[in-house]
Amino acid sequence: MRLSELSERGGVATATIKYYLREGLLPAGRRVSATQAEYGEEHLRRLRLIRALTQVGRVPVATARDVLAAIDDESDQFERLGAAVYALPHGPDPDEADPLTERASRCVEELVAELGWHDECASPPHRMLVSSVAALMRLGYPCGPRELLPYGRAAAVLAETDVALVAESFEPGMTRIEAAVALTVLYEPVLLSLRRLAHTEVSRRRFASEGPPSTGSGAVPAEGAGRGGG
Amino acid sequence: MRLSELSERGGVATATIKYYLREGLLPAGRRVSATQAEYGEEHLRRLRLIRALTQVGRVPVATARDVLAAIDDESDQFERLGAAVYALPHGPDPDEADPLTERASRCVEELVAELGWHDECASPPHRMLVSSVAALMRLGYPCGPRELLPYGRAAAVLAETDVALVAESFEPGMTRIEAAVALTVLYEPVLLSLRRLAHTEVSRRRFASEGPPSTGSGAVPAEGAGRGGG
DNA sequence: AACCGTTGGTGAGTGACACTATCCATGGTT
DNA sequence: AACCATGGATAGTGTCACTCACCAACGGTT
Repeated sequence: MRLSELSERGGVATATIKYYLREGLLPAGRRVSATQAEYGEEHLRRLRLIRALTQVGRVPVATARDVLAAIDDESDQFERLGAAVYALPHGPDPDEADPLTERASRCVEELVAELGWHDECASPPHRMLVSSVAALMRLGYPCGPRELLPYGRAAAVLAETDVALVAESFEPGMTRIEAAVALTVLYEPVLLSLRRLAHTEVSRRRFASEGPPSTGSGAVPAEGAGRGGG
Repeated sequence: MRLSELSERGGVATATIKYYLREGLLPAGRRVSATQAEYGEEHLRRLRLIRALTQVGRVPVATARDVLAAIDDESDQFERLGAAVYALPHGPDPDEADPLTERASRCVEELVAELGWHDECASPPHRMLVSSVAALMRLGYPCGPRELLPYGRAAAVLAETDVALVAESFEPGMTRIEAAVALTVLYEPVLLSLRRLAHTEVSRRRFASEGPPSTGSGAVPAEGAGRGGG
């Protein structure tokens, strides 16, 4: 197919596709003449992956390029998956000068030990965790191993199902790496939105029985909470 | 304290604080003269919350203003919490024209029913969930109720601990709303990083036993995966 | 072979965002 | 009165993710 068809089928403006081509997110089409190129189904698939990563996964374009480059890499499967996931955005690095970072770091180590994990404390996810915990500590919110443990256990359960899903649904090779990265990134908003939904559900249940607010108009007060938001 | 001290204690440039004041994220200090203002501990606390929301929670400044405005609102507790959480970023709205959105929507409804939740399908988290599921479907990745259910259950467990934590640690009132919002936002990167850490851990365990990669240099291949990333 | 609408590639421009640098009029201090 | 830091307002900066304008070449038609 030609660029315009790729644009139409992918739902992305041709100018944007050209931009992705230039930035190296999308491999060039097969040049059929000096001014025309032929794109295949794999280009469409890649284009959709780019859109999913950037629009839904909120991955910056430059980062997406690095992630996709890691997927396409020639090296070992584990290397590629690690490189791709490590290239994902992970927020600001912890501030080494801050004593809270030290406290957060010890807290995270304790948690990881309790979960029986063996992680590299220089890994991006580890540093992301440390800076998040440090931020919570700075605000005085509870975030010791006691509070973190349910999160760690939930993460372990989900990772188990994720890995099983990838292992049973995809052959080892490029599609498996791609699937692992896509599922890592695209299930993140799923998890976050489900947690927010569950917050509403749980607080509705809990506070409806504890006593409705002073408005007293309805028996299920939290259900309508924030209707005006959006 | 004066602006310069607020800047130093909060670790934020004075120019940035002035920007937050202008944008209405931070309430003005008590004017002590035409060219001087006095800031209190509550300003420092608010400043730290702003930084946590924007730096760690990746909340845009304009959105943070809306969230903080909802926290400060005079209305009912449930209204405020709902409004604040609903003001949080939640990605692009689902594309109504896309037939996949319809499929995703039904899938989400099925999941929600199975979990026994009563949610409003126009809520931002619900729409965020639908568009994420639609993106997964578009790429052909499995995301039916079967795959989503473990995520929903994990979310329910976490929401339960979150709400219990907020309810037992904070008095009803402004600090409780603030805590609920802060914990909603700031535990998100915690959860995401733990999941990524768990992915590494689980795949290390699983693939180490299934057979190490061709490099054959170590017994624990995945641990070093992507060391070069970052 | 001339015509002309379409295509692919390039470079510059746009708007949003989150600051940041500059300017200026105080105002307390000396 | 001289001085310099402070607070406030305005305009500028760098980044990001596109988006526009343009141009030469292609290729089907006449």
